[in-house]
Amino acid sequence: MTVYSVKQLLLEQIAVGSQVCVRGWVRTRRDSKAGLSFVSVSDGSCADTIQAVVESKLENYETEVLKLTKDCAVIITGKLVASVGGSQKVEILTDKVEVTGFVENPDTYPVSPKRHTVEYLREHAHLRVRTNLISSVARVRNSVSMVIHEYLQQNGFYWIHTPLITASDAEGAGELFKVTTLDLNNPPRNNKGHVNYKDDFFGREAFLTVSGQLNVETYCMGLSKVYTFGPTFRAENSNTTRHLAEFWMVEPEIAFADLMDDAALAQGMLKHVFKHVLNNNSDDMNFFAQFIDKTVVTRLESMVNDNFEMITYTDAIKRLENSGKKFENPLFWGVDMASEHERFLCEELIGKPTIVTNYPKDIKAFYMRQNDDGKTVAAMDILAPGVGEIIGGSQREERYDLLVKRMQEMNVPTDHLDWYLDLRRYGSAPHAGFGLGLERAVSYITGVQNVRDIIPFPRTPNNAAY
RNA sequence: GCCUCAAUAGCUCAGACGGUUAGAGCGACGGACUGUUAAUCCGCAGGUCGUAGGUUCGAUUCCUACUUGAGGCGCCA
Repeated sequence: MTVYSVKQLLLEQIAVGSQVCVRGWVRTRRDSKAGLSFVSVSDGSCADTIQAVVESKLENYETEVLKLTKDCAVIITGKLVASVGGSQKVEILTDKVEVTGFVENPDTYPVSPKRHTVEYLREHAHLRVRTNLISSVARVRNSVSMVIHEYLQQNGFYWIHTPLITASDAEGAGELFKVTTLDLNNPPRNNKGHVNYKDDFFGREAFLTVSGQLNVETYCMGLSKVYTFGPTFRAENSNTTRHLAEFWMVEPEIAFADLMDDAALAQGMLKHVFKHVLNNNSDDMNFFAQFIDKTVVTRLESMVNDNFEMITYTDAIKRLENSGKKFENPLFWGVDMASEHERFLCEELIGKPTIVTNYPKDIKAFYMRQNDDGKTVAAMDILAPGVGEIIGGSQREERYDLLVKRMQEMNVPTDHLDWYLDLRRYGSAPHAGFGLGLERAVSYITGVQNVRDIIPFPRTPNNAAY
């Protein structure tokens, strides 16, 4: 007996009349006193279920089939037939139903066949993938991840596995989680009474990485086109719909490239991702359009066909000032735009993803390339309507003297970053890159507004239960 | 970290100016009906009203603290 996925069966590539087997979890059961039950089974291979028609003559009909409730695990064997009624094209005329696991106490089973709030599902994170919403998110997240790899690989990029543990604590991207094997109740101390990290595992203070960028720049200066794709950690007490303590980030880095090359790569990659999801996850996207946000599909379609808006920081400030809109936060050249500014700019004034370039140097990181005006750096942020910043990138400062000077101005200690400076001493080349927040991108694509519902097991302040 | 809001049945919510037996929808369960598919109809069960104090003759309702959750802001991806 050949086992098929629900997706294979529904694609109509299996001949009607074939004996088939499908394994999955019951979504709904409907009984007919005409002597049969309809059992819809999902196996996660697609958004749809396959309907098994179970006749009362089966020996375990009374004892088991009539007791099936949502998420009982079953193995169904039978004949694939054209559907007599209803919306589906094919169904299984069942010969055998094997129940591998019933659901204890269906009344209190957390995932009942009704609509649940995302907040409630989040508190049952180990079971929430059995809902239409979270399983569709999981499939889209997978698609996005794989197509990012595909796009970069096809364009000659190498995937570089940068370390998750780092000693560089000065990347300027936020608070770090400390990694230690010391006994926190009784740490070794030096003669000043401070904790002596020389006795720690790495012989120095170590942290979980906040970005693979600095490391991947080294491989960029030899492999030309590289990227990181992995988890990243920020120990910030951030409580928003778009922050996680552990999240996934894609960070391409390209050599002999400037900010415009960087922006073009980012845009090309995002558009490719959007197109792929529209083509390959149409069922999932239709589900989001129906239950989450009516505009998700049309929004992505227009994104694929239309270029992003590009605007300099200076022009963005001017447009915001001239808009006549009153803002809570101060607005003048030199401020780090508040989210209300970014939102108004890309949602109201422009109405599509917006690439803002050339920010004032004082609000950006030390490694960004200084522009000739002496005031700005070659940075870019890509703002998505509804989500905000999904990409942050820049051309890197490749000139040794200017980089050292900038680090001194910004009080960035150089002692753990000699290796980074070496890149500017030995065959330095202009280069640029960006970081794409995977959860934010998937949030934008699906319309699911909280990144805690995009990652299977979200880590946020006070939450690592699963 | 700051600000705001919320917590009542398995879930989503309503409610009481403080006063006998706290309601609905969905889900679960039982039944009727039906090639059904968010089925429909009827019925039944299910609640220490988040926790701890306080005010009061009386608190689920008012007050305080705490806990948990959510949203906004900041940090950023």
